[in-house]
Amino acid sequence: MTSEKRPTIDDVARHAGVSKSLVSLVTRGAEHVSPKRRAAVLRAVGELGYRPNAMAQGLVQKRTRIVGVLVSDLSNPFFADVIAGLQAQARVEGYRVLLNTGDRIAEFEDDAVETLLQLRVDGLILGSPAMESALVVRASREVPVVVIGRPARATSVDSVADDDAAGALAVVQHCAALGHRRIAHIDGGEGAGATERRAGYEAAMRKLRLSAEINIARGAYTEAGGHQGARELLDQKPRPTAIFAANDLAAIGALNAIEEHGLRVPEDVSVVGYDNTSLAAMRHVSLTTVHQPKHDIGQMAMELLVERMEGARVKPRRVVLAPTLVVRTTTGPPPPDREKHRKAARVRR
Amino acid sequence: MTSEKRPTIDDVARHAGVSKSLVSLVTRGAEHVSPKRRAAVLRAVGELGYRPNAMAQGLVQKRTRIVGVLVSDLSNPFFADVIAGLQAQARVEGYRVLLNTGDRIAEFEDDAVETLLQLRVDGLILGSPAMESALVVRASREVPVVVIGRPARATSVDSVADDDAAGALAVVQHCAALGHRRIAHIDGGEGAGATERRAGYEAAMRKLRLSAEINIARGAYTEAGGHQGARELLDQKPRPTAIFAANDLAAIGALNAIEEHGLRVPEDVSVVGYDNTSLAAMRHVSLTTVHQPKHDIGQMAMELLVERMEGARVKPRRVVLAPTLVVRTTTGPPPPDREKHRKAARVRR
DNA sequence: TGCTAGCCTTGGAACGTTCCACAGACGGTA
DNA sequence: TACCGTCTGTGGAACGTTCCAAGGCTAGCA
Repeated sequence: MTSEKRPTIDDVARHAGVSKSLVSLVTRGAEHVSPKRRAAVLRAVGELGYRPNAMAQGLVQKRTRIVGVLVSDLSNPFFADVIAGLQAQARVEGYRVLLNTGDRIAEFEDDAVETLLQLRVDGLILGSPAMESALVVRASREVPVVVIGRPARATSVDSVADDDAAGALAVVQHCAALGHRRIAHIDGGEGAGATERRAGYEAAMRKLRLSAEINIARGAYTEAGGHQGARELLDQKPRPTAIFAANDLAAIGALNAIEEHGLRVPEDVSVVGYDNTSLAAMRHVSLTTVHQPKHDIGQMAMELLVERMEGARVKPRRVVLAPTLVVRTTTGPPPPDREKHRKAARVRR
Repeated sequence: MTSEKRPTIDDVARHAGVSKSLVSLVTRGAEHVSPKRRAAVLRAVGELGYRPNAMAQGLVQKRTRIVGVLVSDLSNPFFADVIAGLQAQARVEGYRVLLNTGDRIAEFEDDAVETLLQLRVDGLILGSPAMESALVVRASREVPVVVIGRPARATSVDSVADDDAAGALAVVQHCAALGHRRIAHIDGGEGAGATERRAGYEAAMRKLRLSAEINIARGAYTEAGGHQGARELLDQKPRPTAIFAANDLAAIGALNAIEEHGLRVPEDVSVVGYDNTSLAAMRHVSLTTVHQPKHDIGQMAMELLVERMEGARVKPRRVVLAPTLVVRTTTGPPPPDREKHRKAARVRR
């Protein structure tokens, strides 16, 4: 193992007998270089194992062709798909992607974004960030920013999200059509877009004249959050006959809680998730959920970002994608109504 | 929105009425700076929104305190846990982590590593890379490299992996103890460590005097890979009574294939995975699998890397962690033996 | 008063690129 | 011959930091 210093462009130039400017030209694939010298440079590059220093390049070019991507939760397969979409589009556009995560902890996310900004990425994509929106705005003063899955108030930020209100309405309508009335919601807590899904649920319930049945348990976009929310709901009397969780992960947590309670899905309780992740599609889960075009979301986010980075657009854009309900086997008609029993019980008290 | 250029250390110096050297000292938290000037600098930093340029820093310091991490597959929850471990340790040690993925495609992984190297990360962690091992070695000439989940031949590379042979043996023994003899394996194809798990399976079968029953279907570390491998196995006559998949994702694919075949788990076929990911733990999956200490693996990889990066160690280290079998509900006794029927069928032909 | 030893602070040289203006060679044209 | 344009190639100034050597100041001491 040779332990010399890493070769620089000067070493290559000397080795090939040309100026460093010419080496620079060749490595960047410029035309108007004589075949002879081009070959000499390329040979020197190979022999020395030269690799351009991206930091030095970035310093003088004032751009890196790197896009920083922050996702709130790597264990949510939702993001794996979004990232695949991002990456595919980045490759098309000639950008490189650098990922980072904050484990759903706002403070870590701040650090991650700070790291990316210090590296002078050309743009930033934030996937359902938990961080404060003031910080998002601050970041957007440095570089173009696209937020996924959470509406951006600021005019300096683009966003891509599905229509949470429409998704929630579809869920509630589906349950209502099956005969459910006590349709409860486990929300996403502080998570990105949780407010919108909760509001969508409430609006849908009102629309279907079920205002009196609005019932929200606090949860999180995690299995644990859904589990806890469901336990809270299942202890109620009468208990809800349908549970709409803020995302698939939470829905799975709810599924577990229901089973622990000795209840069956969907005979006793119906469950609906959100995102249509690979988890929901698993046969043994087979979760009714709301589909989002995850790959497209990633791709769209990257497209928006590129437009901004290359100055092709200044006006903010909010892309809203239409969600669709995917009915699987965790929803069904509610159990026979025990309304009377409940009333009787109440009187007895 | 102000559209001035980003402030540099010179701007801060001017604004605070000090030299840029002093600003540098303050931002890096040096001692021996008078409180008065420190305050002035800090105020200027805040007012201008100064953010040090990591590229310029890296250029002169010849180090970045950034660790590049490549994972082969973001949709495998295995890596989410490993990454969490990595990150936690990195925070302790004062390093930052930058993630990248190659979607299990060797060529994309090469690009990702190249990007990281051009950025001059201080070290590299490769999570189950699909790339050629010659390229891993080449990378290791530039910076310290730790490989996860795949044995590293080169002396310049550290590695962290579980003992695949021991894991495979535990699986085969478990199945055999339940009475299985036709224990088949769906391998991980070209994936990292697939060869070792396959070899481990074969060795275990031989050890249990089941050499004649060795039966390997080609798969991949994905749901699709497991699905396909299982279909191949289920079409055999007699079909295996137990299937050991190379990882949990593949096991889930197998589970689906079995169900599509109209067979029950574990009554007709037992299934075992590997990794004990969150997927396996889900109640509705409840997969018997081999546990790996994922968080510890990540942490250990980062520790090894830090040792190397800081020159505390030169000798290569191969850390091997002991896997443990987690028995859940996808394994059980084999169905009543139909050996005779099979023989009869054969004669009839 | 003069000297010394800290403490603070500073200017300028790196770091490895790209960019820019310019220079040399060559061929064609008047 | 003189001039021009085109094609290649070059030197040196950026880019924004840190590092290093050295300088100024203050206090303590003889």
